[in-house]
Amino acid sequence: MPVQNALTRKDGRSQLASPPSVQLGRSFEPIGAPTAFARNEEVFGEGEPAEYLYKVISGGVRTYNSLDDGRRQIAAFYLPGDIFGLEARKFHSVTAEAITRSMLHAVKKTKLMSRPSGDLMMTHLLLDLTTQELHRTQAHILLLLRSAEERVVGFLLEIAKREACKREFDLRMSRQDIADYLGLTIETVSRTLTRLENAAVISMQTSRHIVLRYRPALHRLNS
Amino acid sequence: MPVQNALTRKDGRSQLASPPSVQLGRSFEPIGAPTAFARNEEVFGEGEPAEYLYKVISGGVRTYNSLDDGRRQIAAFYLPGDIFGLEARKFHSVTAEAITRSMLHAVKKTKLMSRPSGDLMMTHLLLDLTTQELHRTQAHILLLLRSAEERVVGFLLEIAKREACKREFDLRMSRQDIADYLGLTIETVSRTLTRLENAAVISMQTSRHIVLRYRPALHRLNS
DNA sequence: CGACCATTTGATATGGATCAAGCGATGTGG
DNA sequence: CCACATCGCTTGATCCATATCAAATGGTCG
Repeated sequence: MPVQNALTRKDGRSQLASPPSVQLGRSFEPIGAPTAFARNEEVFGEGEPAEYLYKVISGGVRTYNSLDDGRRQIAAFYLPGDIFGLEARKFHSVTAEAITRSMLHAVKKTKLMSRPSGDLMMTHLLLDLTTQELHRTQAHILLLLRSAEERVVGFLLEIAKREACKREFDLRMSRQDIADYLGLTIETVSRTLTRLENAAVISMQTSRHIVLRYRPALHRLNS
Repeated sequence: MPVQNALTRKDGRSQLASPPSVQLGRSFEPIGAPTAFARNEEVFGEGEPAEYLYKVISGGVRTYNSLDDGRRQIAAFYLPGDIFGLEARKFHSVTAEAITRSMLHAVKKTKLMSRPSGDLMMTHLLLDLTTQELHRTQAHILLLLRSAEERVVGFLLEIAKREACKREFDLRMSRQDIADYLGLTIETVSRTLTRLENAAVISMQTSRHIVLRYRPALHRLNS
C-alpha cells in the first residue's frame, strides 16, 4: 500500500510551502500505467542511457555504485512518492534496483520535453530534483563522518521522517543494504541496533520493524 | 595568477563538448570589479541569505559545515575558474572562507534574473552548477569510504586534475584543511604523504609543493 | 633572535572490521 | 506434517587501521 505524503497526493499538488519551486508531482501526471518490479530486479544499470525518470508508487528502490573491491555503496533509497533516475550526464552513474516488490511509474524525458513549454518546465523540474539530490547527498556525507552509532541513529531518523508513521515503521531494506548505505559492516549495524534496543531507545518486534521509543536520546545521539 | 582552464577562458566559452549545457562563463561576464579577500576571511556564513554567486579569479575558497563536536567538514574547495555560492534553499547551508588571499567576483542573483530572458538563463545556469555540485558531492562520498591512503591519493589526483600543471603544483590548503575534507586527522594525512614520498610515488620539496612522480602507482592506489 | 604556527614523528588506545559460529524464520521436498 | 536447507540476522573473539595524546622539528615573520 503506497504511502501518501504531502508531495504525493493523488492530485499531484503539494500542500507544503515548497522551498524553491518544488511541485514535482505536477509534471508527473499519470501517463501510461505503472510497471511492477520484483525484489532485487534491476530498473536500470550503471552506464546505460538515462532516458526515463521514475516515480515510486509503492515499494522502494536503492541506487548504488559497485566498488572495484567488490563492495557496494548505496547512494540513496527511494520510497513511495520519490522521483529518481535523474542524471547529470547522458548515462546513469548508478545502478537502480527494487528492494522489495515495487510499482514504478516511468516517464520518458523526451516526452516531457515535447509538451508545450516543455523545455522550461523540464529545466525547472530537473533543477528541483537535482537540488533535492544535492541536499540528500550533502546530508549523507555528514552522516558518513560520524561514529557507527550516530550513523545508525541518523539513518533511522531519516527513514522515520519519510514514513507515514514517524514513530513506528517497517524497514524495507536489509541489514546489508543499511550497512552499504552507511559505510559500515552488517555486523556493526546489527550490534548497534541491539545496543540501542538494550538502552530502551528503540524496540524491534522483528528485525524489520522499528519503534522509536525515546526520541530525545535519538536526537542527542544524532546531534 | 589565475589558472585558465577550458571553462574559464577570457571569452567565457567552453571548448569542451559540454555535457548538459555547461556554458557557465557566459553568464558571468564582468559586472563590476572583483573583490579581494584575506586569508581565512569569511565570504559568507552558514545561515545567511544566499544572494550572490561568486567566481574565483585567483586564490581559493573552502566551504564547510561546523559539526557540533567542534570538528569541521569541508564540503569543497573552489579554485580559480570555479563558481560557488549556489544554494538549494534561500540561505547558505555552509560557510565559505578564503584559504589564501583571493580575488572573487560576486554577482547578485537578482541582477542576473533581471536581464532579458534572465529567468530562463538563470535556471539553466543554476541547473548546470547544481549538477556539477552533485557530481562533486557524489565523488566525495565514494572517496570517504576508502582507506586513508586511497583518500589522500584521490585528493591529490582530484587537485592535480584542476591545476594548470597536472604533474607538479602547490597545495593552496593546509594539512588541517585536507584532513577536514577527507574525514581524517591531520596526523594521518601527514603520515600518509610521508609514506607516499618514501615509496617514491610523490615528492615534496616543501610541505605545500607536490610532485606526482609515479602516476601508475597513484592510479592503482586510487582504483 | 625569538615567538608562533604548521607539519612531522612517535607511542599508545580504540572503534569497527574481520573471522567464525549460532540462531530463528521461511520455504521445500519427502 | 516434519526433516532439512537456506537466508537473514545476531553474537562472540580477535585484529588492525586510524584516532588520540604527546613531543620534536621546521618555516615564517616581526
